[in-house]
Amino acid sequence: MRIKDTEKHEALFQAAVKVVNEIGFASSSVSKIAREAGVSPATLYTYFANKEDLLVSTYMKIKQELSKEAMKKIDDDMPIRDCFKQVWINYFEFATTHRDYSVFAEQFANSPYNEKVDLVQFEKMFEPIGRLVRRGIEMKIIKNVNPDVIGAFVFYPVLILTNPRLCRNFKITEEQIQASFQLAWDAIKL
Amino acid sequence: MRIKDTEKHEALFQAAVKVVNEIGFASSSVSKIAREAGVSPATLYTYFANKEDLLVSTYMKIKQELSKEAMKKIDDDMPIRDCFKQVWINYFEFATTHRDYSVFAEQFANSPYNEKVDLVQFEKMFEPIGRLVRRGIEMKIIKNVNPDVIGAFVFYPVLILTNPRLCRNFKITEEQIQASFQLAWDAIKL
Amino acid sequence: MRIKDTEKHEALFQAAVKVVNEIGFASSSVSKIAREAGVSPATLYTYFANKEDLLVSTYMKIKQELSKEAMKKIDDDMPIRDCFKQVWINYFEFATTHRDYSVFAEQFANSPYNEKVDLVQFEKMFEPIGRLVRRGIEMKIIKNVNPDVIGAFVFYPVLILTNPRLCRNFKITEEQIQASFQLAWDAIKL
Amino acid sequence: MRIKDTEKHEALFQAAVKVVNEIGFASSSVSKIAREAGVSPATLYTYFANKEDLLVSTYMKIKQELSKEAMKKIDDDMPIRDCFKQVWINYFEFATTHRDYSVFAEQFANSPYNEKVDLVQFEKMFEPIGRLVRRGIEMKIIKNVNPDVIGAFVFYPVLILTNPRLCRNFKITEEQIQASFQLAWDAIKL
DNA sequence: GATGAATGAGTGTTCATTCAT
DNA sequence: CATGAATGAACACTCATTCAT
Repeated sequence: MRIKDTEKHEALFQAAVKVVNEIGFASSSVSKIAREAGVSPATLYTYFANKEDLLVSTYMKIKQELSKEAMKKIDDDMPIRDCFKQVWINYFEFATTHRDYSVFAEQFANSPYNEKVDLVQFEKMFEPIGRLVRRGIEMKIIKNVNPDVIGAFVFYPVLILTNPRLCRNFKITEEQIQASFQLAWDAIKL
Repeated sequence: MRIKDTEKHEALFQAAVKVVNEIGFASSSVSKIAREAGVSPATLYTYFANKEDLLVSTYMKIKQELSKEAMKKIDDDMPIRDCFKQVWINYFEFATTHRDYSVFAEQFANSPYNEKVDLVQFEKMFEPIGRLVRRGIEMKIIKNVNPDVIGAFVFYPVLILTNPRLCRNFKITEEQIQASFQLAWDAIKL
Repeated sequence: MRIKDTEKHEALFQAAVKVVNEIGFASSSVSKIAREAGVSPATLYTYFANKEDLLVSTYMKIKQELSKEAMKKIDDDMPIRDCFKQVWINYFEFATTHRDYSVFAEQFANSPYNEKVDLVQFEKMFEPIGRLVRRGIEMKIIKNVNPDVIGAFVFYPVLILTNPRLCRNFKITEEQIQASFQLAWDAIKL
Repeated sequence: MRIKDTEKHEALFQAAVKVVNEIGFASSSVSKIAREAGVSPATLYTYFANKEDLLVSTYMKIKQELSKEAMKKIDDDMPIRDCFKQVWINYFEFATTHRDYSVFAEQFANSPYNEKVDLVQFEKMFEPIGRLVRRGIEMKIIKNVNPDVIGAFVFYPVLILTNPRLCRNFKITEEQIQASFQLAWDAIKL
């Protein structure tokens, strides 16, 4: 028997991202994604149970990668603010260098498929950031607000800033990134 | 010749919003929207050129309404901060009381249809807010950053906070709203 | 608007019967039936809710027609035996002249779709025959057995006799029909 | 070369019967049957030439078994009527204890695959019963009619009576069986 | 001998849109 | 002005079968 091809598995992930980026979530079909990956639509079904599985898996993979990247260069004995800044910069860079991932993730999150994600697994991925927030609150460095609020004012704006469709005038420069983080930090710092 | 029935026109808008809310952007079809509006699919085509026209028009109508609501209770001789707060609260309330509009708008904005909106008309709608931002900058009350950045840190977070799918733990109370605005204002104030 | 075409409705019934006869129940597909009827597969769905609806409706139509034919030339003051004979002959003739209907009905009845038929409606159609059986039992002319048993020994054999695939040597002649009815009658008469 | 695994061969027969019983002839697929048998679809093709071969072989196996069971406890010097009764009871019991075989056989017989059975082999299996019929006719104990007619009035009704889908009110009891055989015998006896 | 991967052709069904009325 | 009928094209998915290992 032929061995299951991890290259094809990966190719299908990439194809899903690419197709959704190019023609949008709503117009993306299993056959278009399969064609993009260079396999038959039927073959796709040996790697994924169905369309939902393909899309949810792709989303989880993106989030997984993001959550890993977000914690890069973080050291527990760095000051809280520096930790936040590093995470924010990591997030910003991830969103900039993987525009396609962000586009996919946003479209996915605003679709009914979003309800199919495993919340437990999801929250486990972002647990380190949650811990960081809680630490900041305990140390009276950041405001004592619901973590969802922190997310909304610190991380979500990154998605907006790095989205050229939404921020048509904003040009990404080192200076702008620094200035923008200042807003994020001012929002949450005590 | 009778004038085209504005009731049906309106019914189709409402139906589009409702259907997209209930089954998602991708599953929404012209015939389902027509059925929801109580008209034949063919009739829809006497009010809208095609599906794209229906969706884009609905989106613009929502944004139009939002931009009108956003400037409610604003007086030019109110202090800048109070203006911002009122706009922010207006926006928050609009997003809360019209969850269906927000859901539609988010799905629309994250779809390729978004590229079909008339940018000139769009920016004209939000011109008053732009003017407010510029005034705040000139008066050295808010930071001198790109208006897109202001939007990203002040207004977009509202979309997140009012979206129960994204903020599962955040419960909307008067207290929480006040606390959240504090973050928004701290982010941008000089 | 175009008016719903009863000819097409009828054509789809006939096409379903024909296709099932020619290639069998299992191989019959919606598109093949539509093609046979001379319409697009999509059009089929304006006349029937789905494949199941098409097949069940066709089956019910056949049974309806059969149940009507079965009671032809029956008069309440004919002797019981003559009534039975007439019904039996009617049934035999129906099965012979509408071989295609019988083939469809047999394949349908041996498929899982059979469970979708409305039993109430079904039993109403064959109520006159049930009444005849009960009358014969009351009058001590036929054996007092479960009506299902009467059906199994009187009417079901007709399906076998008229099926050339199952009765390869049996040739249908007036004489054979008379002789066969004798067996049916001997089975049930007291 | 190892001999082909007869266990797997047998498992595939059983799986075919089971799957057809559970989901119907039309929905039964080679891979589902293979999965049920615990082998790969590819393996199935080392035991059977193709789907048709699998189904036809399974059918023949069932008929083979039935024809063997039918002649159990038969002795050439038993009276004709007792022979018939024993065969009939055997058949009845086979159909009752192997409902799954009967369901498979009925669906198969009403499908186009039925035309693929080897008629010579088939008739050889049921030759003993044919001989019994001919003997009864010669001895002027049963009516001189086409053997197909005997089959239609004596044996096929068993399939009906033992099919709970067709005989919803008939409950199988020793008494009912005896009464039913009476009908069968009355039908054919001179 | 045994297997899961692979696929072209097909499944039932819905789509956006047009057409005749 | 309004409509349901009509459809080619597409949808997600499964099929029987073959192939490389």
